[in-house]
Formats: sequence, structure tokens, C-alpha cells
Amino acid sequence: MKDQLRLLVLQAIAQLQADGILPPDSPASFVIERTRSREHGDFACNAALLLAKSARRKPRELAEALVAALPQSDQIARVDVAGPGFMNFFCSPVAYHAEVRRVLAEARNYGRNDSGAQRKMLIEFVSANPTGPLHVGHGRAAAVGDCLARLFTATGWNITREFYYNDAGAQIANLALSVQARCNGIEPDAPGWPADGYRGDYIKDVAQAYLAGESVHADGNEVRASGDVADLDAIRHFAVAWLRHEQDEDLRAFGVAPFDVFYLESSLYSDGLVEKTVRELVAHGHTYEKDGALWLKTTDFGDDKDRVMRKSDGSYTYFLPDVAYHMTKWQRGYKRAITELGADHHSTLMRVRAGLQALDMGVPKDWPDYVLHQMVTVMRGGEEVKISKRAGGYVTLRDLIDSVGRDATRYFLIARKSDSQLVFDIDLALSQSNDNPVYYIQYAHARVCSVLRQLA
RNA sequence: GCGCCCGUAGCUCAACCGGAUAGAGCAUCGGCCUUCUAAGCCGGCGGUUGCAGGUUCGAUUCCUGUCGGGCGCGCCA
Repeated sequence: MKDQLRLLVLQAIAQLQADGILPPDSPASFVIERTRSREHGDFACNAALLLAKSARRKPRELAEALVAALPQSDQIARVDVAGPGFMNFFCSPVAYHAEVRRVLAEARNYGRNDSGAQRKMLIEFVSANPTGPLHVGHGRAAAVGDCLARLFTATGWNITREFYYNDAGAQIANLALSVQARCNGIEPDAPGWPADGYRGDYIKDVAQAYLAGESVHADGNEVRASGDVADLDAIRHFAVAWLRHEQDEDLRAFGVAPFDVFYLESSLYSDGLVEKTVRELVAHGHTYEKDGALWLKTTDFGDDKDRVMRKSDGSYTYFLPDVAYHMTKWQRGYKRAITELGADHHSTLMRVRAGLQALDMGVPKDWPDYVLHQMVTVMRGGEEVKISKRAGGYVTLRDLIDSVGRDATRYFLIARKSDSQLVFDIDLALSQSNDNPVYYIQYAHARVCSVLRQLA
């Protein structure tokens, strides 16, 4: 409809140009938009306001002239000139009926389009490390990312959903030690408990499963526990698979469409991409040695201080695999990529961009795009919920799904724009009153269905 | 100190690329029950969009400054 109106307005402008009322080079940028208020009709156009200056005429006067010059159309009942010089379009019943017929004919496909022209886009989201169950923050990431992916798919983009995780670093070693300690019956803070061990009860579950020789399926692999408490490598392998499996179960329960790719940080090392990235960065001259470490001059690309890439002990900081990982996204042909992440990781992405610029491989300065989500606090009984026994320190996504339901949880997590902080009020989500939007929607739906049944 | 996000009605939030008289729900006040859930309906009250400038036909929206809240600023990830 907007496109049709745009054509009509363009024709009217051309007519006025031919009549000498508008100069021939008058700008053609104007918007057709839905009106805010019913009395302003269905669509409004601001062309007269924008053209008034070059035409040296009052906006309202020009709007009248444009309306007079509009070609006839059975889609339009009438056009008003209002306010400072808006043209307000009122659609005709013919136009309404056509739209209703389209809704009925297209059913579930109504509203979809192919403006994406099947171009490739990668959306990375959640990317939780397999060191514990998913918490509310991951839930927000999952809800936002899943919606983004669905929306882009519905508008004709060829979307790849990707989940990146660290399966090998220091945190994972820590995880393995924690599970091993639990296998040996050691409780948090007891003698022998690892310094920064994971304290949650789920570690006990992993240990039990490991000792019982269970097998677990995750990301396309089957991992069987050996039960050998001395074999730290086997414990690590099993624990990662166990927690990845748990996270997958949570994501499925949350209604998140399956991920297409699980990208392992360890593969960046085994494929030599981390080393290659270092060589490239050095070769392009944006690095220097200081205090025995290798630094990247991210300040060349807008960062406020330079960053260490390789520590003096020879190992790499997290920063380097992150750059290598995003390099693979670019090399895999994604000219559009969105990284969904928590606002506390914003600076990480800025550094990744700087790193990509330093590689000098033609990546645009503002690639990849990103969507940040701000913190979620969970309230119950007027107090912030901080402790969950199972997770050892945070509210799990599973807790929320179990207590308020999948759809309600998704609703509340996307109901606010993602870069606003969000308060998840469990009492509100559970309340059967109109304060609760989810309840209200369900109630209204039930009412409508009841009326429809009576009519039928 | 520097960077990013947020600040709108008493409360929780909207306002699409800069548009018209800044809108909803809740709360509050008033009216409506012999028939579709009163778990409802109708109406009223409620605003210097944190503050001060700027840009322009027009600013909640963009820019500068400032105040308040959050997050980040590590040879942690």
C-alpha cells in the first residue's frame, strides 16, 4: 500500500513540476508512514513539508496542490490536508477488502517477503561456555537471537544460526578439576577443592554420571564416560559434552530453533588459525613486543589502550581466538554478520573489530553488526532473586521456564528493547490479572474464541 | 578519569527514518451487574520527555554540555 501511495505522490510531484509550480530539480525524498492517530487517516505523507522551501510556497498550500494533482485511485477514499501540511490518506473499502483477502489467502505466510533475496547472514548468539546451566542472561540472548533469526528468515535472508564456545581453555580445565573433586567426594571449600572451582550442585550430577559410566550426546557426538577418576582429560571431555547436552535441552524447552553450527574454540587452535592470525597481524605491522608480551596496537583503530595478544608465558589471551573466529566468519562469506552478546562484553567486540582492521583483509570498519542485551534482574516477592541452589549463584533459564512457562518467559525477555535493563518479575508473570500482559493476551484470546464459537 | 547503555504520567513501559494534541496498562477518582467470565465495560484525573544550550519549518528522537543509575576499562574469559 505504501508503495502504491508513493507512486501516486511521485506522479503528483511530476505533474506540479510540469506545471512549473515545483522546480524541476526538487528533491523527491519523502516518507509515507502509518499515522499515529485514527483521525489522521491510514497513511500520511510529508512531501509538501519537505518541498515547500524549494517551491517557495506555504506547506499547506503546496499540499493542496499535490492533492489536486494526485491521480485517481480506487484504493483511496479521500485525502485530507492537515496540520502543518501533511497529506492524510484514507483507504477505501476496496483496499481494506483486498488486504483481508490477502491475509486469508496467504495465511501463515502473510507478512513475509523476500527483500533479503536469500543473501547469507550469520547470527551468533548465546555462545555460552559449557561450564554450567544457562541462566537468565543467556535466556535473554536466546530469545533475542532466535527472534532476530526468525525475522530475518521471514524477510528472505539465508540465515545461519551459530553457537560458539570455548571447550578447551582455563575455565574448562577448572571445570574438569571441579568434577574430579566431586568424583572424589570433595565438597566446595573442603581440603582439596580447586581454587576457583565451580560450586554448583550440577557439578555433582556430572560427577555421578561420569562415575556411572553414562554416555551423553551433544553437538553430533556421543561421549561415553570411562569412570576413571584419574583421567582428567576424559573427565573434561565428558563434562563438556554433559553440560552442552544440558544447555541444548534448555534451548529446546525454550523453543529456540536448532543451531546450524556449533563452532569450537579448540578448532581454531587445531586448525592453526590462531597461529595464522598472529602471523598476519605481525606481518601487517600493528604489533609490538613489550614486557615479554606481544601487543596489538588497537589504539590505531580507536581503542583507548593497546591489548596483549600473547602473554609473557607464551599463551594467548582470549582476544586472539576471538579475532581468529570472526575472521573465519568473514572468510566463510558472510558479508552480513550479527553478534548478539551481553552488554558487559561490548568492549570485546570493539577490540575484535580493531583486530579485523589490523588484518587488513578488506573487512568494513563496522563489521560485524552487533546487538547488545543489558542485564536482567529477577524479582520474586519484591526481592531480587540471586541464589539458585542448583546453579550455585544465579537464576537458571530452566527455573524460569518451569515456574512461569516457556512462552511467558520468552515474552518478558523480549518485551523491552534489548539495550534497556530488564526486571523479570516472577510474581507478575504468574499473576492472573491484567497487570500481566501474557495473562491478558491469553484471556482476550479465550474471549474471542468464545464469541466466535457462539457466532458459529 | 575514559567508553557504551538507560533516564518519558504516582508505578511499569510505548512512541516505526526527526512529524501533527507524547500514548497504553496498573494505581487513583466517578459511572455501569436478571443474559457472552465484574478476572468485565465506559469515563475523569495525571507530563516543562532528568536539566541547560544548539541544529530546523518541526526534537522524546540528532549534536554539545551537565546531573542521576547500570555495565565495561586485566599478561581473566
